[in-house]
Amino acid sequence: MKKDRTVPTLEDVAKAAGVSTATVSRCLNTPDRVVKETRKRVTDAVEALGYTPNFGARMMAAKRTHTIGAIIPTMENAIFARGLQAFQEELHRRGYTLIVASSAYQPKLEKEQIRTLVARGADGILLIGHERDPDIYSYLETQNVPVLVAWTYSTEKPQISVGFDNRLSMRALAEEVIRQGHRQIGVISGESAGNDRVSQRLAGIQDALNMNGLSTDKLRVIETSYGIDEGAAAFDKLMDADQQPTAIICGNDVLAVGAIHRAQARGFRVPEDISITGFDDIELAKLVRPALTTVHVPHHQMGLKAAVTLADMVENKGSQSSYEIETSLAVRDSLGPPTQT
Amino acid sequence: MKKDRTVPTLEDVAKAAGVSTATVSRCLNTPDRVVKETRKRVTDAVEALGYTPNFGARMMAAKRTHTIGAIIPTMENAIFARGLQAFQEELHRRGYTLIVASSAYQPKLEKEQIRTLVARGADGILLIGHERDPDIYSYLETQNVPVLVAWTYSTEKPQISVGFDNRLSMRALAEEVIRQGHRQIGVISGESAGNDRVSQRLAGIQDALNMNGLSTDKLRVIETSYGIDEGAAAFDKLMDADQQPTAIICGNDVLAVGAIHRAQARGFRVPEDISITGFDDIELAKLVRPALTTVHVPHHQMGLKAAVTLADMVENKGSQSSYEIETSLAVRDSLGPPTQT
DNA sequence: ATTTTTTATGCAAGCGCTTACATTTCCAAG
DNA sequence: CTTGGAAATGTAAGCGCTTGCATAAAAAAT
Repeated sequence: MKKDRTVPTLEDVAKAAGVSTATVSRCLNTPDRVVKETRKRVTDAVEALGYTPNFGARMMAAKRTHTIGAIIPTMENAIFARGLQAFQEELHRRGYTLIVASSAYQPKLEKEQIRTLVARGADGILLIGHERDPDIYSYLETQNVPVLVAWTYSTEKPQISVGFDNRLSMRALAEEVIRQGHRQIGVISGESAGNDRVSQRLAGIQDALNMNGLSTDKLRVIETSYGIDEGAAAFDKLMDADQQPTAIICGNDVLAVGAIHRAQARGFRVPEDISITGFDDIELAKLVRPALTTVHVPHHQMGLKAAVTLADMVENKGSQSSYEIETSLAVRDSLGPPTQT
Repeated sequence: MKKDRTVPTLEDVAKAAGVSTATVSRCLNTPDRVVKETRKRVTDAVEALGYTPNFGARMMAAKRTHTIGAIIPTMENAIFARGLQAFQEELHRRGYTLIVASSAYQPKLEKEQIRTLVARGADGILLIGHERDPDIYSYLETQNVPVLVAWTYSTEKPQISVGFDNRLSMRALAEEVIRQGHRQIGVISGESAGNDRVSQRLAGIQDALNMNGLSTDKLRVIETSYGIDEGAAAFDKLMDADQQPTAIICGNDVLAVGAIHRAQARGFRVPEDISITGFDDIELAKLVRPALTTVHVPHHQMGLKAAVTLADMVENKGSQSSYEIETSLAVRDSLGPPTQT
């Protein structure tokens, strides 16, 4: 049963402090425009009544919310956690509140979430990856809400991005795999539909093949949703095919870990019998046995830079531009040369 | 440069559709109270203008936001991810939006976040653990915002909770450790200050000791913040002390994994030389070698139940009550009998 | 055809806050 | 003392939406 105890308003505070609502408002927002003694009376009243300004009213009157929205595909795995944490910390430092929503990799849900965030008055929005219904971008433009795209980097898209070049990063990894002598390569990828990061990574693998004069025909690609179990299942599919690969490149660490796990369960030695690589370098990568060879992404740095950039965009500080985060190869134990047979 | 293209309002839509604002509003909120033909005109206008209702205005006028806020200690590790995902999914199903904020284990920040969420009109709030400044609870009561406490269960506290009994769960684990023959037991715990879940778990270990007629004196406890590296560091402290333990009970899986990793790096065999246990049963637990013996917490179920309960609380559906989630022991490989010396 | 009932729509009053502008107060200088 | 101007405070007009009530239109009953 909701008690009908009424929530105190600005006016209540004003009355309690014996001043006008304008003064109270000023106390809260521009304290130096109010004489010290009055201020004290007001803050006391605020304290006594347990007053919290009503955000909706404030938003209406002031047109700024100091809120940034972020929509990530999932909270379930660690991929976004670290970067987002840094993002949020930096925003907080700058006086912004972060609202996070997850779209579960569903474009439709994402669209809905974006509208929700805008309606909630997000001053700016962080999105993962470029690829989505163009309507969304035009909508955001209509609404006058700046967008920053992260976890990917491209100067060709109209949106500003802070992230890394998925294609190049993956190409570097793939080249290393090839350099080690692998010719039969399997790929466990995320779903490429509507996900430019995934398709970029795929393209990167093909680039590496092409550059080494290898045909991309023998490349067996399994697309699956992200997850440990999915990685394991994809591993099975790959290994139960006619031509067993000697190396498997995975779209991310989570898939790779799943694959390694399954490989070991089935008695394969990694990397002697089968090499497996990941992407992201989440904490887990160092911890599995064998430690995962993967692409290291400086998530913290990315989150930080994204926060700075987006805040500046919101605050209209000159024109921001895209920023590329450099990845590096984390060469560990899960990749080795193929055993001759 | 922000273009001054103005964002369309309800009134613009009304004008475009040739109806009153009231009708537009009804179209959006109670479509069946508007005749089909009018509705079409309105929805078309909404579409054409790219209209999104202003949340602040709505909140002011309607006093309901269909928003639930959740404050978790951290997004950085997987402990809360799974449960929260389930929580959010169920809420979404019921037409609520979830706003997540993380407090980084800082009570002060948490307090601030709570105020922010309330100001933003959260209809209800999810908090982790009971222990916090009582002011917060009375504030929430003043504001008429229902709170649900999760990740812990207690019928003794005034707040409704959905979670598990940390003390009992940990006791069960500790008993198993003792049963295996361990007498020198080390503990790597989270920081117990202001964190009832941590202190409950600690108490659970002592209970187990007491019940088996063992003194709690020899129990060496290291408190540290959660993290892989922290777990590793704590392991060092424990093992470099005079009396080396034969088993280490960790406050959560993350700490345990860190400890295992360090143990192995230092040449200890787990569990032959040293047993290590965790708590939570995050995905990682199955994947490390040796697989972690830990307490399995059905996070998904907990998130789901929390969502249902909190939504009902918000909607005033009778009086909700606390709900206990049953944990179970996940006995795997990181715990074994001590080797005789 | 008229009256009653039902259904669809419009009118307008707020919701709690910010802020431009008006007013009062204070203090220094004349 | 005045007086002028700066500083502090007050007044009141919205911000965009929902909703109770009034009104109009349509349907049903007489």
